[in-house]
Amino acid sequence: MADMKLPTRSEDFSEWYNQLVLRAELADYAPVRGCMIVRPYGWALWENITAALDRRFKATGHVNAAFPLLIPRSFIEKEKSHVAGFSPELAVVTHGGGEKLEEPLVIRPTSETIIGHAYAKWIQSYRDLPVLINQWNSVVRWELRTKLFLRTLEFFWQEGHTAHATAEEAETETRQMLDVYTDFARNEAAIPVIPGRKSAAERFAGANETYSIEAMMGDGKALQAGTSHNLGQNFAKAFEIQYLDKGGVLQFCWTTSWGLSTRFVGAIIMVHGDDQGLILPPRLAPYQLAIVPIFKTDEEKATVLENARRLRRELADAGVRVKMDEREGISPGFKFNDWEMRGVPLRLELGPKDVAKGSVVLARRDRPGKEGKAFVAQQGIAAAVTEHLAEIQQALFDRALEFRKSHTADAENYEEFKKAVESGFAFSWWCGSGDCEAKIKEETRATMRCIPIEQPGGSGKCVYCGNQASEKAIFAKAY
RNA sequence: CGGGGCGUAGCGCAGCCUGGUAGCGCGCCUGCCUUGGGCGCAGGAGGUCUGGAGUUCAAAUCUCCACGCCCCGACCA
Repeated sequence: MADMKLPTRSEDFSEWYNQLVLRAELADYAPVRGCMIVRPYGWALWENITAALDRRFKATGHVNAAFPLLIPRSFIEKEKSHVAGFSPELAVVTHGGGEKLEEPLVIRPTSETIIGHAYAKWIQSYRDLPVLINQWNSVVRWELRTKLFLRTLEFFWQEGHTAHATAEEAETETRQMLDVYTDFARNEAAIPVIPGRKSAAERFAGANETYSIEAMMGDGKALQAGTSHNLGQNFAKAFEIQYLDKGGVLQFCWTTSWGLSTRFVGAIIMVHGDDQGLILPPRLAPYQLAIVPIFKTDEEKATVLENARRLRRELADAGVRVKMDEREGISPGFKFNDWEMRGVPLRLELGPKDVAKGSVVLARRDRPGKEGKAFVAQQGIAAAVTEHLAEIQQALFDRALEFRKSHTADAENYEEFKKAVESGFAFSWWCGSGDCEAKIKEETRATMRCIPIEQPGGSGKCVYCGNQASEKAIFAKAY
């Protein structure tokens, strides 16, 4: 750690991100290019994400299972747009047990095919439907350009795969999971995402319709933070997932898939972080509060630590995730900076003066310096902390929403549009033509992020071609 | 895959141009001292200079060939 300070976000956002991930000990580079070691602090954050999502999946009737890592290559080839989309980024196993394999095996880039194969065996009757399965796993996609959490060769995620009797049911499921992701992002991660529909060009390989939640990062760029696909009958037909309906007629199922990955950790970093480091939303933070004891003499140490431990227990009993920093030989000032860099939402400082007064200092991570510090009585500390955490959670959301709003322009013409996508989102009328979309991308490097579910109504002129348009879309440079 | 940058101690770098067998800061270890915003002092450990081949009496340094990583583009959760 030659340099104690991070690069600032304004001077080099990318470098700020890279260094922060390493310094906060979220992740490290692996020996293989593009692969990532998720360190305990990063994994703890991911575990809180998975717990919050898994709760929601179970609450909407889904169950977990585990499908294999290796897939026969022929499976990938069964759905033609799927193979076209994924072929360039497949890792293929050609040898096993020292022998060349008869048929190469693909390391799953996603599991629609192998799950489709299983569903074809399991589903016979309308009575077997719907099938609502999720799995937590990792997948491999041979990406050309990688970045910790945002795009790694192997990434961790969940992939939900469901099969339904009707098109309507599948669409309802697809939209329900989009809502689940939206709710999770907003209420757990304090990220004001925009749920919407993807254009044909941005659609998942093999989907009829792709929905996503889009978030704005601290540099104004967009990040797709979760996706939900309506696969229609494409995979059902490729894998012969069929059932007999009530009338005894053989029908193809309607399937969906939806996923959210460790990329979301990157979103949390880039949405909330500041020049001091991470700011983690309290509901997901591995540690919600760090206690820094302060003392000089041995007597002070004894009383302060005794008091600090009592507070820790009280807070832990109230359900607060507490980290007690008892590291020796490190100054309090160092610890303050350290926990700020690591994004702990609340810090509790406790010195001899506080012990004498029966109070503590609470410092809010989202308000740097003295402004964020307050003396709080030890009496009723748990309630005070819980309240502070809730306030911080809300403040982070409000701030992110304000940032997004102030970096989003309702661009009416192409000049405004070009200016808007330099620093944020353009929300503009779009005729829906792939040509306009492609030309915009070519000329501005901004892509169609989504057509938000929430529309102003009415109609306007396409920001590129000027033709009549009935929907407005978000365009932005994206990760 | 195109363009750029870089591989020297755990991390960040200097040394290379002009060959002479390796240094600085941080971190780490020990001791003392300190602790309310990134303490200080003293002592110490730690390096096949990415790999290979070549030139030379002599290569971190010059030449060639590999490999790896990072950044910027095209592709993507």
